[in-house]
Amino acid sequence: MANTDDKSPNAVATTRADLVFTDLRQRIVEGLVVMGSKISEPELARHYDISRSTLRDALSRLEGCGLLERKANVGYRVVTLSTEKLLEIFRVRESLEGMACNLAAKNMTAEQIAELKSLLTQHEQNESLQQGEAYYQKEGDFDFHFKIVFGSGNGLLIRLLCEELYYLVRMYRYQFGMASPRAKKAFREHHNIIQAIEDKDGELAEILMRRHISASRLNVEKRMNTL
Amino acid sequence: MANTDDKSPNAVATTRADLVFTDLRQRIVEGLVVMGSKISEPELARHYDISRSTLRDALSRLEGCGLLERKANVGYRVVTLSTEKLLEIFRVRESLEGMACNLAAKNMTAEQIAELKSLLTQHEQNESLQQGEAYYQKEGDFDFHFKIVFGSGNGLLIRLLCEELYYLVRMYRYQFGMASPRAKKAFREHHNIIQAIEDKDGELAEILMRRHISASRLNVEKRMNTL
DNA sequence: TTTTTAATAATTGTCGACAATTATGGTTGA
DNA sequence: TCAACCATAATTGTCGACAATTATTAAAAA
Repeated sequence: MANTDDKSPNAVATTRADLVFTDLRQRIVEGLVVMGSKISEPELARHYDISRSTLRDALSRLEGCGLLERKANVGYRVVTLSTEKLLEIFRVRESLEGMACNLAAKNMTAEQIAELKSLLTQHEQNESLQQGEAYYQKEGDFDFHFKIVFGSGNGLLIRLLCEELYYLVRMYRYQFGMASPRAKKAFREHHNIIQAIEDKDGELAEILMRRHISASRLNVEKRMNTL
Repeated sequence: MANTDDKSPNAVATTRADLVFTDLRQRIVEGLVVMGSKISEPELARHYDISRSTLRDALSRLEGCGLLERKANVGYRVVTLSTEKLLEIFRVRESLEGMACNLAAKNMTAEQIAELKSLLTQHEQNESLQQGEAYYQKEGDFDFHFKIVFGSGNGLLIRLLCEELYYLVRMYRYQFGMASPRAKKAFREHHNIIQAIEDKDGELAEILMRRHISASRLNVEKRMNTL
């Protein structure tokens, strides 16, 4: 029997609030709802043809994802991204995903590792086929990190990264471009990380992942300083 | 003018939902609302003499703190603590607070460091005065970690630790005892961490903090194995 | 007795309306 | 012209009621 009420990204929405939550989340991530803009509850409720109560249920959950901010008696507002906040996210990811890698090396099953490998080769093929199209690389990179976090087996870590930071990171990728000149390097780094996990060398896997994310952070910092 | 709508622990509640949120949070942390128990919305609404809408606003925020869990069409339930989950929290804290220490060594002002020091001596006095009373030591330990996280200056880190894990940790301390045979060791460790921060040695501060938290984790793991 | 099924009760999801607060725009005064 | 103030409009907070779903209980079948 399929689990219909889990919190995974492809969970089936059973309630109206769920549907709106999922749809609005995507629209915010993609920038269709402009960042920093105020949420008009009456207007949004009309747009989705639901009551304000139902909408507010969805909004409160979006606040939990870090996509909305709320001020008492004023209302919700879409979060405003900034380079500073992006660097904060990188720092946290460096720390948490490093640990995730360490745990993944200890806890991932052979099947999970095989999945991870096939994911990587699959993306390598996609990338070589259409080099300009950055989309696959982006999402592919994301899936890679996602699977490792899951492989850690630490439920809290999974929640923090995949339900709280996940969507913020995607929001940055959609709206801040992220032209990724590191594409080929990133592939090599991913490959080495998998190797360390397969060798059950948690310490090395952690170091490699931290460097991998740190490189992205330094990339952003460099670009920031040249502007 | 005082900021009345920040999310800090002693923020003033301006709305009914705020009041209920704050009160219920404390009651869950202290175990007055039994862990694992189901939340009856009609009953709780009557208890606080508010409508279900207002209560649900508070409940959704408590879910964000990790104190409640929700299942569609079934309702809210108080989170069930376990030794496994406690170990997960330790692992995450080890990672995040380690980083917080590293950043704190770079970013904390002289005043902040002075505050931290006075906090420690203050707790040393309390502890020597009343050795049996573990309460001060517990809360003192907590304040210490809290201040360092704030000193990191990383807003995301502050949110994750102080608004999402903060209350879960306190819940464990209230309900799992935590007799703390490490009291005196912990003081020395705190002292050394402050010294490293004062010396602006972020790398050492991180290592010391990781060891400090790791020792607590190992303590729990040891106790778990003897049962 | 045990299991299945059906009717009932209770709970959550959703709705629309009113009250309290905040934002807006115009008026008055300097 | 600009600032402060007030009246108005709009928005959020809160409420109670109904609909949809789940849990409970009783009856029926095996």
